[in-house]
Amino acid sequence: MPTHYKGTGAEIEALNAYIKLRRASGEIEHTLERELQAAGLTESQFGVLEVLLHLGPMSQRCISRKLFTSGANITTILDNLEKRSLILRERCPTDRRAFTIHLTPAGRDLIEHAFPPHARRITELFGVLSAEEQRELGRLCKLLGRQNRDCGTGDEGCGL
Amino acid sequence: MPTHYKGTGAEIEALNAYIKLRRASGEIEHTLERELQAAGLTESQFGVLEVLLHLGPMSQRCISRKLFTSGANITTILDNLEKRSLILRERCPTDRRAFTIHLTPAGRDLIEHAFPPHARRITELFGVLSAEEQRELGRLCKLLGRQNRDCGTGDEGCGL
DNA sequence: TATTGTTATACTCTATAACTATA
DNA sequence: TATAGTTATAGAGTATAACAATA
Repeated sequence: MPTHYKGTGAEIEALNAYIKLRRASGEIEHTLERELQAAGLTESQFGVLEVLLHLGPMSQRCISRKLFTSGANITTILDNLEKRSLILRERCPTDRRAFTIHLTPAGRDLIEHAFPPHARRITELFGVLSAEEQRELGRLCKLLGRQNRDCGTGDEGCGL
Repeated sequence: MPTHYKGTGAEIEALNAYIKLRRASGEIEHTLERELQAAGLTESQFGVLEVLLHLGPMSQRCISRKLFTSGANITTILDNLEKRSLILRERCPTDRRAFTIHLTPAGRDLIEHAFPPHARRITELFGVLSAEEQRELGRLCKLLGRQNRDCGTGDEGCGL
């Protein structure tokens, strides 16, 4: 559905692209989130476990940078995961302000079983695009991201 | 940052495209959300007001279809908007189960002032892509959306 | 002084299901 | 019976700011 807004030509073009980007992203997210419910995980929780699985134990500060969210919010998410014994906090010996966050065996088991079907599902959904189209989509999205906004170290992002 | 997951070639390609799509969408959303705070609106609230502005008064059921969310959740969002006298519920004369949701003058004033800078900001952000690239991005995103999932009437989506 | 992480507060949104009133 | 919308419940996430402990 094209925009109903009457703006300049450039605005119409940009709004149409924006709507389609948001909708595609939202629909895929929604589909995947529904499927993660089977593992009893929200997307944020999945993100934390996945980072720990693929990048190894790390501090909360580091996780919050990877997931682009605040320290206070990571505390909440980690609290929820810790209640279920999926992660544990270990005092960092070299910096006693920090914790190193680890997967527990149960947490590792959960994410190791949850990740592969998730990856296969993404592959299936993106299968409507050719490999070439997927690369082009990635290139265009990359151009859109992080432009002239509060940039980090460049090392952010999930462990995928 | 490319994926750290070791899967098939097709999986790597799809995951990389997926990460970039999600990140671009998330960053743009986050940027716009921060800017909407100036108007005291969340994105959901903006979405409702924007639909009402561009498509006119409609039932809650209709709004929920446009915004891809449940009736119960729209009740919550409308409650919050109604508290601030930005919308009003009017009993539908022909179907007494339904309400027609209207913008109040204050709501119309708010969204009429909030929308143009929002549209300009989107145009600015998408300005890193040429018009041709924006169209291609839109085409690829459209292919990704709504594939073999619970489809609606085809009339869904925001009023943009 | 700056940083890591927690706590407190308050709100928005989501999902689900049971419910009322109307069609 | 089905639909429009509300209410109830419960939980997750967010933002922000103040705070403690450590660097």
